[in-house]
Amino acid sequence: MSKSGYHHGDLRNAMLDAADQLLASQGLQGFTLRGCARLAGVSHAAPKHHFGDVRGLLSAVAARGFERLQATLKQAIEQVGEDLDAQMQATTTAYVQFAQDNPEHFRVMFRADLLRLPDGSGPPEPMRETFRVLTNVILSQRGEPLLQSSEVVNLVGFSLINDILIGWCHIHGFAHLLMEGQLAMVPPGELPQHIQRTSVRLAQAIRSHALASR
Amino acid sequence: MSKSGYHHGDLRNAMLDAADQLLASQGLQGFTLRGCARLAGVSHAAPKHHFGDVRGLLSAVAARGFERLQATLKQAIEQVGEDLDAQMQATTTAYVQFAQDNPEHFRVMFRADLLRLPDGSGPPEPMRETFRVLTNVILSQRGEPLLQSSEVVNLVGFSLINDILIGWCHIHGFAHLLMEGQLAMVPPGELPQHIQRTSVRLAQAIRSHALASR
DNA sequence: GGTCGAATCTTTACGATGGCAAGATTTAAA
DNA sequence: TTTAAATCTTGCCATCGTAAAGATTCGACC
Repeated sequence: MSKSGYHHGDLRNAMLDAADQLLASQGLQGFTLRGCARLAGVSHAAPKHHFGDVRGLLSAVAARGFERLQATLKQAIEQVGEDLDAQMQATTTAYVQFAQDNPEHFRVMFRADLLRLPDGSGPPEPMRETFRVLTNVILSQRGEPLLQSSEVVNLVGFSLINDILIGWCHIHGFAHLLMEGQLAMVPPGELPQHIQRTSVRLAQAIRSHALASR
Repeated sequence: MSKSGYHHGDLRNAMLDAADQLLASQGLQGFTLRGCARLAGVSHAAPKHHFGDVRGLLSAVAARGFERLQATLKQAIEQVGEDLDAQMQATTTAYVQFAQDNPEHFRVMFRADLLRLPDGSGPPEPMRETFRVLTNVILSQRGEPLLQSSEVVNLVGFSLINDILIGWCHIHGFAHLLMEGQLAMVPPGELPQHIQRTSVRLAQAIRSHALASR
């Protein structure tokens, strides 16, 4: 918000907003660095200083997406209380709902080729935090203490990773197949019921696994 | 195969081979209509008559991919015999293995934005056939008669669709998350064990579901 | 308040892409 | 043999991402 008009003042956020808008209206197809710059009202080379290249911009867009997904999940889980089946249902439903509400963001978030992941230091913070939320859903099912920090996700053992895999693969597989139009055989109206049903069955499998491995 | 050199003779297949080669060497990033044409030794506008545009070419590439995936799955399932747990393990393993062996093809196959799906008549045949193979794995688990033709996939009821979803979402979710680098927390060496373990647990969940709904 | 380096933005330019149109060449049916 | 259709080439255009160089403003320091 500078006076002159030469310096934008908050170009970084303006670009991210423009990117959101462009993704929503034109999709990933019509997404362009230059297009975002136009929407933000700056020249096409202006974003370079803030994002480097187009992958830098999309990485920031994805980070924003993970933050929103994370918040959505947290809220959905909080609302349902202690019931374990309901927790799993709420998580899957919220995840799929997020994908349906933000299809293009969802795609960007899981397109490794579009993102420039930080070197060495593992996945960026919003992604780790999202993963922590999902992990805690599984930990709840197993009756184990929850992770408070996303730093320690790697410390879990084989048995828990296996449960996490079962959970996340199911949740994400559902959302991804749906997004890419591969679930045409299920009547759209029945989707919520299927999500609920599969989630409960999965939750039960995870809980009985926890019991069996004690 | 023409004499003059002006007409290529089998440009369609030559383009598909070139596309495979380009995808393998440069990845989806470096994939270009013009690049494929160069590899095939024709001008950049030659493919238009055979594929229309770049999406037409990629659709054909994807169709080829589904045919190979389908063959891989059939072979893996045949080899393990009657054991139901082993069938599910083999299916998941083969699916993931295909994704790892042909990462770029796998990506193309599940990128709706890159493909030009035939209008109205539902998914193309190789995709339907792949889906039939996966469906039959589930039908085997439930002890029901297998589908012989891919035409009738849509006729199954809610309970079966639910089982298919559980199976496919897991299998595909695993492969997709792995491809996009989201499974960094599982040690690569442990991947096969996880696949086996999760597959068996899923198979058991599906079988007990079948029993319960009788 | 004034100076000067750093940050931010613009302009210009380059190579490459996908798609279109018009024309050249070959094939194959009549 | 004639001729329409199929196939391929050439040339063109708008657009894209990126880089380089110059213009403008900001902010720390004197």
